[in-house]
Amino acid sequence: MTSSAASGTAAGPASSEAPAGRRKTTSAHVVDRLRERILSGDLPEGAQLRQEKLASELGVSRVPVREALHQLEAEGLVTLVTHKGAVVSGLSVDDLEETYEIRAQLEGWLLEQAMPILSEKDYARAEALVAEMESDPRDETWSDLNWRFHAALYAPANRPRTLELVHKLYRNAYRHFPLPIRLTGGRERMSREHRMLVELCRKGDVAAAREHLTTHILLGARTLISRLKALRQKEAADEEVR
Amino acid sequence: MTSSAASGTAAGPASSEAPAGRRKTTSAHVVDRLRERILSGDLPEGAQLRQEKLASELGVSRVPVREALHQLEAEGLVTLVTHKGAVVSGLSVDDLEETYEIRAQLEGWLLEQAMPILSEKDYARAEALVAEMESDPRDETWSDLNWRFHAALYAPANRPRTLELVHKLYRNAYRHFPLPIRLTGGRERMSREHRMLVELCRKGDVAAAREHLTTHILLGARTLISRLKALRQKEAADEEVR
DNA sequence: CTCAGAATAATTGGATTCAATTTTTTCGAG
DNA sequence: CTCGAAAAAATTGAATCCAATTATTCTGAG
Repeated sequence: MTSSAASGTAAGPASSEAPAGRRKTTSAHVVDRLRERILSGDLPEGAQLRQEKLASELGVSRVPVREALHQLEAEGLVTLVTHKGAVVSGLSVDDLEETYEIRAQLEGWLLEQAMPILSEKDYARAEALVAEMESDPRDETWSDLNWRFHAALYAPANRPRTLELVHKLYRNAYRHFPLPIRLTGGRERMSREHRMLVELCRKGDVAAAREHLTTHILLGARTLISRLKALRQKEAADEEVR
Repeated sequence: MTSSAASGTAAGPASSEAPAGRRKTTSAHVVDRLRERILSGDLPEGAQLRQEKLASELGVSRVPVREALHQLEAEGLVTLVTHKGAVVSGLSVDDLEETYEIRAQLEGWLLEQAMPILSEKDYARAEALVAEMESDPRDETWSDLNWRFHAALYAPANRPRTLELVHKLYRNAYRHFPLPIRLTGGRERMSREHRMLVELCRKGDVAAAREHLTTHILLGARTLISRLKALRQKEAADEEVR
């Protein structure tokens, strides 16, 4: 049954498991899988996470599942209620607003730190990502490309922990917006603002670039959130009727 | 022997347990206890956390202990290595520097947001805390009072998640400084800077207050970290001799 | 037919048990 | 005496089993 983990004892990295030689623990595997499914929206906000179901789906016992759930709770992805179970955590509108405010602060600072070090190679890389976003119509990949664009401009700041923190906030907020209301303002506006940002970086105008970035983040957030509010009110109204 | 836990699950809240009627899960209890011991320095950086030992100390089985360890790992307090065990996590000098930089950014922003709303009541409260810090000679309470002083000035900003994040960073960094090198620059300097900060807030000079706060944080961090570096080099040298 | 309450099932929390891996100790060759 | 390999002990990882709690179904009185 769980032999997939047990059999991988010897030096047999033949199949598709473990790209690095590092053998993973079952519980870590469950964490990765669950995090993936939650962040991708496959397990939407509010979904019940039954231990037995998850365990059988992954072919493991409930023990590593529970350890995973505890870890994900600390990461803020699930909420654990005593004797009632785990659900994929939601985020209130206030929390979402705050998340974007934090992002605006930290990303503004990251950009400020990175700007003096940014080179033509970085600009080219960023613009290539903008082009990729323009050519790829899929909504699912957009989020990742968007992050990589931002990260490309922050990376030279050499603040790995901050970058990781911001990335976590980014992914954790994004999943709460249903597909229909993502990409508010349209892809064109996004591209325009992204190209403008690179341009300001090229010019070396730190203050203008930071200002542009923070408004880019906060305005985008405001639009997204107002639409989310509308959607939730509509859902509440539908609920009323039902 | 541990069977006493099985039958006698009497979570006797006779003493000081569970102020609210809400009964806690064993694993949550272990998390709280361990977190407490780690943040207080009772379990110092690098200490091995043996599951059996912790379990017997707390009178529980290893299962809740392991769940707790996973949770604390996600919180960044312990490091889990497969088949080798858990250790209280350390923080590199770079990580510490970055932590303080993040704090400087977020706390500066919190203060900015709070300042227009701050009232005389808040100033009085902050100054009372400064006075308490001046009169209380114990080093152990200083950290908590210091945080409460800062938080008093941030609270009106009404950003609970940000405040929580900053608090977490604060506690998580502080524990890595051994007692001898805490309170660098002396308590007098701290008091002076704190009083100055309140004064600037009273004046309503947002820019000056923010600037003063960030330098207060960053300069303090620089001093602390340089002393930590010296201490670690000294320790390394002693190790060499041994 | 509806609703309160008991009986039952489903689900979580925790302890015990077993397997796999690492660390320590033992023992022998050089 | 030192070094290295093998055996033993200690420790972690995970599965199964049991207890406690919550959700659901059944039943009967009104």
